[in-house]
Amino acid sequence: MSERLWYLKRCDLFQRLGQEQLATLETRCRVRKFPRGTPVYLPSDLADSVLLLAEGRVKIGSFTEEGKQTILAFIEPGELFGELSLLGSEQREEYAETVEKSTVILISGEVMQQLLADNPEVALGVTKLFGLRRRRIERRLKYLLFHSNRERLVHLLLELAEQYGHAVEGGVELRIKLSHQDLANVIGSTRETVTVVLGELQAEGRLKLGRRKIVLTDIARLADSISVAVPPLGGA
Amino acid sequence: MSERLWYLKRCDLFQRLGQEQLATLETRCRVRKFPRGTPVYLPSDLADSVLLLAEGRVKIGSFTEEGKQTILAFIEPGELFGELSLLGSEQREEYAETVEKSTVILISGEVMQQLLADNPEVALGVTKLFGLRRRRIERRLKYLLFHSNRERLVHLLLELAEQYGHAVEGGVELRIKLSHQDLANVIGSTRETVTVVLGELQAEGRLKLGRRKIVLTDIARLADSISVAVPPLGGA
DNA sequence: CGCTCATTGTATGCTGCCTCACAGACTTCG
DNA sequence: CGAAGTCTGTGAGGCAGCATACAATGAGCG
Repeated sequence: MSERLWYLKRCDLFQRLGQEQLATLETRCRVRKFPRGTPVYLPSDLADSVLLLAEGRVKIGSFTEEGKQTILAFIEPGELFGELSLLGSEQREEYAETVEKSTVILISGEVMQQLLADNPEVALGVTKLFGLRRRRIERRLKYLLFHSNRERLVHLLLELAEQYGHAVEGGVELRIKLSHQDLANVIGSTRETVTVVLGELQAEGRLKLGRRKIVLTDIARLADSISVAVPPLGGA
Repeated sequence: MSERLWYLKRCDLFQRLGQEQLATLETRCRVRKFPRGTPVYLPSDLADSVLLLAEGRVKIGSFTEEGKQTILAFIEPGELFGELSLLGSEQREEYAETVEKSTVILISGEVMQQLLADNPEVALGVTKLFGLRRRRIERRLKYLLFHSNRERLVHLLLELAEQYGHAVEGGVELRIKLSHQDLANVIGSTRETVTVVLGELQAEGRLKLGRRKIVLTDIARLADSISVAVPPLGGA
């Protein structure tokens, strides 16, 4: 049996599948490796498959006509992406690009549909996935609409801390390499503004900056600077 | 058999159910009527049910701490709402409020869960619903992030035209009563700004304003003012 | 190891949009 | 039918954040 199987097992969604089902699934999907910074799919691509990230990290986003980039989400190993193709649209609306060297599993639309039809539990899992992601994005929308750039940035940092924060001496380090431009693309701001605001926050002793690296030294003061409860520390 | 049944039939999601299933469902849900402008549920409410709008119109939204209102969506008859409660959260995150006198069907969480378990097709329908709404909101987010107030407003008007536009002499009338404040709450702007921009658009001959009423007199010029393809005219 | 490119830091106008303040017109409901 | 509340219109003032322009530093790669 192929070693690839562990990729599938790693995905929450497929936990409930039996050994033989997993094996069958495994024979029906392809594995591709991508170097850092390469597109997995583009907005013009045919949306005929669902993807599962085995290793690495992927970002989902889109470009406006004027070339501005919006980052909608980051995908971690074990997560499914490109799943809106299940709705039966022909074309992708966004692009997916590797942020690091990544391994991706391609599951064709038909195979996935079949899987859903045969396994109600998996179908339920997909529904929940959709729901969770929708809630996440609704929250983001609500927050972005009526807050200043500074508030949005701090909010984002706290979110990142939840997901990627690791306690180190002197604070919580964000274990995800993001440039100021990336941060700006998430909150809908500009690179310069992000640089300035981060500088201010550092001057205020709330965090420490490194190259593509941020350490939150005082989460409590960060949080109360936007009047929000301190989030629990996630990560390893 | 109760006349209420037609409410259920009207919902796409329940099309596939058999007569007896519909009848059973009907006995298990409650019907409530709300006058115009009353809350159906609030953010603090227990999220233990799903709702189906039979008649009227409902808006979904939320408030920021400072009292700013965000409108996330409008719900039309036959549409399901409050469906994120299916994810098993305890509390609502948003509020729902009637925009017009409305009739709402309450389906308790357990009943709905049972329904999904028994009818894979319905479950699939819910998945698609989630997916579609998520896509819609992702589009909105992308658009809002990097466009001016004027562009956002025009974009919104065009969207509304797709959904609520009716051809009348002299243009396309939006058959949904929205105040400038409402529009502002959708695009994340202020009432005054919306008033001014609408005034400009009227002066430019792109639309005509009435009290809580807008007629788009020149959709093509509206659309190209934000460089977008003209949407098809929906409605009756 | 040196070259090139990506990333970060800083300054300076400019302006879109928000805030605040007020007035007139229409609605709705007692 | 009159009064109170809602909706629309308009103006002044101020500031956050964008566009633009440049410089320096570290990273990655041949």
